Amino acid sequence: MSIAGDLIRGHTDAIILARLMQSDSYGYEINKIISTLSDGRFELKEATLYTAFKRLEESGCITSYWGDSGAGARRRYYTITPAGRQACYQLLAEWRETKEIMDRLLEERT
Amino acid sequence: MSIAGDLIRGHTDAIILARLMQSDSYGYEINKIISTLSDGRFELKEATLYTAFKRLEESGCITSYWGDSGAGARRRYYTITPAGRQACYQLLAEWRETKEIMDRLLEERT
DNA sequence: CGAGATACCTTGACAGGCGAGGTACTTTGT
DNA sequence: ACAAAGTACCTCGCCTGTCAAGGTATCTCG
Repeated sequence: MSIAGDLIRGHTDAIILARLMQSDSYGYEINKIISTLSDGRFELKEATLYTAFKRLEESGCITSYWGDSGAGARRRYYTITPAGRQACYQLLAEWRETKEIMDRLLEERT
Repeated sequence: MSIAGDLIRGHTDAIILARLMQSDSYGYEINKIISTLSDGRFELKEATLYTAFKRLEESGCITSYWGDSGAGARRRYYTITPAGRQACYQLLAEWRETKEIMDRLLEERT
């Protein structure tokens, strides 16, 4: 992985919620999508992913249900809740602010 | 602070090094600059700052010397080393990549 | 003299990421 | 028939960076 974990820390929830905003999905697939979207430069580790799901479910941002497996093992699907959507908008706004601030801190002359 | 610490996690070294690229400086001042540049929306906590200095000094990215205090207590100044400059370029590149990937992960439709 | 600013530092708790390990089922190749 | 690889889930325990809390010392101003 070219992007180290700490660089993403605090943003994993946002990434997951952003994916679930598109449609219900399950762990394995979300991981694949993340990997694809980042051209393989970044991937959530499974342990990270599943602890994040747990965290998000406990905080009421997502709910889950066992779904049909087309091929392979059974899948646990996740759905984003209204609270999760709210949180996602919030995290997205924070990300934009973080970007702006970081750019200033890293590139601005004093 | 509107931007939580974990959102910046992994970038503190980059922020500090970027400041030292401009000129030698000391902890208190760097903190002030960061606060100013971010319009008070983000500040490194002192404990975080000083552990970062320690880390950076141990890894050879910066060196320090006791300087004159114009007013107030004595100051420990930090200088960026060639290795530190190298690291800074590297971290800057990583930041740009992180930004790009994050944007895709958060905003792209699947 | 006391308050507040300047300036540094350490300790211990906490949380998130992740390496390593485990389970179980299906498909594919030989 | 059997092994290997892919799909899919989950947990335990370590590591690392952040930070609240606490401490030290100096200088300035009222």
